[in-house]
Amino acid sequence: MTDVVTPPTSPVSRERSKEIKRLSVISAARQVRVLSRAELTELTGLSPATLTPLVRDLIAEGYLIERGPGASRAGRPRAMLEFNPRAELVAAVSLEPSRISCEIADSDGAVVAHRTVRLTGDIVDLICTAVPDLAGDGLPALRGVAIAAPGVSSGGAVRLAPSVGLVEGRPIGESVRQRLGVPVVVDNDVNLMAAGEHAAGAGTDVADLLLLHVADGIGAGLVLDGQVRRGSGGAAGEVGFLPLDPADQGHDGIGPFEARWSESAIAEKVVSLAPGRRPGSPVRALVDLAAADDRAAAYLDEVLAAWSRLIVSCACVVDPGRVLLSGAAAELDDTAVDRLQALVSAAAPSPTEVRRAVLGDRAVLHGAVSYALSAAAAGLSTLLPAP
Amino acid sequence: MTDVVTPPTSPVSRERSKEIKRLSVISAARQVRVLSRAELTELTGLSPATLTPLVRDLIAEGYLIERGPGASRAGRPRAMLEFNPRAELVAAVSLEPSRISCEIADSDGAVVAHRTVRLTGDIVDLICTAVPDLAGDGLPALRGVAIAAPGVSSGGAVRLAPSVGLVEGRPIGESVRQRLGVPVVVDNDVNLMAAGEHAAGAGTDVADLLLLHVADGIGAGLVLDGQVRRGSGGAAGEVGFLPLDPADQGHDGIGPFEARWSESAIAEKVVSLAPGRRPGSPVRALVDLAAADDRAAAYLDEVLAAWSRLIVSCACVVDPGRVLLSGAAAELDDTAVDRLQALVSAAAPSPTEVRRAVLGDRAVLHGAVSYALSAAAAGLSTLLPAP
DNA sequence: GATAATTCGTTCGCCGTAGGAAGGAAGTGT
DNA sequence: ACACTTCCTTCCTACGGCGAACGAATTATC
Repeated sequence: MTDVVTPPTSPVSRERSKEIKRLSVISAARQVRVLSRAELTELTGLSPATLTPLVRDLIAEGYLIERGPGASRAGRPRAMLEFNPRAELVAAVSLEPSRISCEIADSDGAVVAHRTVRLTGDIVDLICTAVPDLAGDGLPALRGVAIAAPGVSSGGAVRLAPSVGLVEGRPIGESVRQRLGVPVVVDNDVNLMAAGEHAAGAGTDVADLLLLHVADGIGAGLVLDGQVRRGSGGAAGEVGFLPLDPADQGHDGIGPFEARWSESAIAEKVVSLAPGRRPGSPVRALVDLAAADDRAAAYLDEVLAAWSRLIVSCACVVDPGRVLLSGAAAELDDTAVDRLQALVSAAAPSPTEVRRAVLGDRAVLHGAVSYALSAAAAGLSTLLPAP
Repeated sequence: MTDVVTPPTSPVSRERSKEIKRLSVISAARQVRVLSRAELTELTGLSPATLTPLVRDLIAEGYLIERGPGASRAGRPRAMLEFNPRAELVAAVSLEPSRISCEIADSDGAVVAHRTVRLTGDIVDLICTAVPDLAGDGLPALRGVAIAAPGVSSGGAVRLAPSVGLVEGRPIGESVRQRLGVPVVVDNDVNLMAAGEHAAGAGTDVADLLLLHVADGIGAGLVLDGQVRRGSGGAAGEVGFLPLDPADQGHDGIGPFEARWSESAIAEKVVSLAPGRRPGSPVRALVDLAAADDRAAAYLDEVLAAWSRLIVSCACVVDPGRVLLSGAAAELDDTAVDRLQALVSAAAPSPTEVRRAVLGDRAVLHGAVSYALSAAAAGLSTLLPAP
């Protein structure tokens, strides 16, 4: 947010307020899906007289579709308007080690088109050709692009915030924004997952949540007051570095906690408990194993205890109220989650609910949708004077 | 924030936009203190024509005071306007075990009047008579009341968020608001300190910070993106409960970490190192002692190591970028702070600056001022459509 | 020292928008 | 069929933002 020259535009210029009204209506419609003009006056507070031309415009632009008359107890039936999710498209680009996957989704998070491209040449070029190509006719409806950089879960080169920042700072994000002309957000995938679960998953009913993603590393995405919080250096959620046990040691960009309790660390142990090929889902394998094997059960207890201390730590610092288990942690079965919950409740200073994330792979996509849609509205936040 | 019936007022009604402009100007003036109308056009983006009547109003209301002409290189000299801090007063009420202290401050945080009252009868009555009484003529300028409930630092009955919530929920805050007719914020004192340091202390230049307050308990106040974050249950910053060492055990509402590393725990140890009366400032005493006594030096090392792990834990979860030492932790001398900084830098996943808080006792007051002033502007946040 | 140049602030007036009021539209109840 | 209710639209007015012209107060220049 390098305040370049801060174009000193009036806080309440005409276009501004018009834009605000538009967004009020659109966001109300997006939530309610099918509604009448009368409901819009209630929801937005705008007068019917103001709404008439506004709605007309929105219908013309395809945001709203006029449907037949709705039910009415008495009087003229309300002419129903349906929100058209296809009116707003977003692109979600996921950077992976050797390829990028690119999806176009409507504002429901329904995938309209997707493609995977091998990583050759310039990333920016790749994105800037793939996205318009995929969007096709829908390109004018594109509202934003969200780029998920491999964060914690990669375990590879691009790992800590500073290096993600390298991608985030100007190079990719700003270049793509300039070439496509829409807002672009670059963030690590765990943050996007957290945003996704908040927008469309297991966190729609709360304003705060923490998504704990266990993979080769361990990372968390933090939503506070409805917004993803990245911290000052973008390193919020680097919970793999928590110093929860003096005995544990991290190394080479691997935090002390995740060195011992990440999916890969667990996988090794599972192999030693049940020799054979490294299982694809070591945590699930461990849960299964624990049913019959005492040593596995004991180790599972250890894992749960460790994870619970991690969760409690987060609860102490930010009190998210709800913790979502993602990645390998989502492989726990109900009883294991219950036990984890019990451990957390016993030690956390405030009620903290532990449950599994529900979106799985689609979390990043939904997060991207949510980012891109709110990025469109973000221009407005300039409106409020700084306290 | 019980959304009562959501008064469906238009997002961009005329009065609203007028109010926004007013606040834009006021907030610009508050920051710059002395400025001309020309500077206001630059800062707010409003046209000179719009400003003329607005400034006239503000002068009439006492927000701005016309001063003589300012310097000018060429052309007509700018007529300077000075922001009048007395135009906005706030009350800061601090609840203590057996009394309440009440201060009226202007928006600079300068105390205009103060009084301490023994806690007799109904708290709400007490506050609602003391505040108007203290404010006197200035009552119409009262913009808000901030009530600091003894949080972590009390070590007594009112300790965890739920119990503070008891005070916070309806009883006190809402009653006072209704009787005085101004916004009221109730929060624990550590949060207020964090807000104060952010607004007027060692954190004015950053958007994120964590204030670590060591007293009988250990608590933290968290500012992220310029706002105090309380978490879902108001228990954010309960870092005394961090499970950083399996050996430590909490009890009776005392967290495991603070049981061992709080000011009172340190005081005991200091007494055992240098028999005598319990020192008033045990940490300072320890620092002094460590200069000459090897055992004290070793123990100081332990304390610093423990605190550093606490700070690192916070850095992992929220990455505040800056940590302010408050309460007993602010008694460390420069070399001790430097060593703490080194320990933190070695283990934190992102750069984290450790320094002492600067406001001391006045932090709560400044926090109250900042709360009350932003509460006045808070009505505006309704303006933006939810994403 | 007069005149030009420059910068500030204000007044005027146009335009666009918000929203009140009234009226038409399209149903339900009696 | 008639009143009644509710919804939506059109007309109209009032008001606020801001462009433009103007007056004010100083410095630079000849």
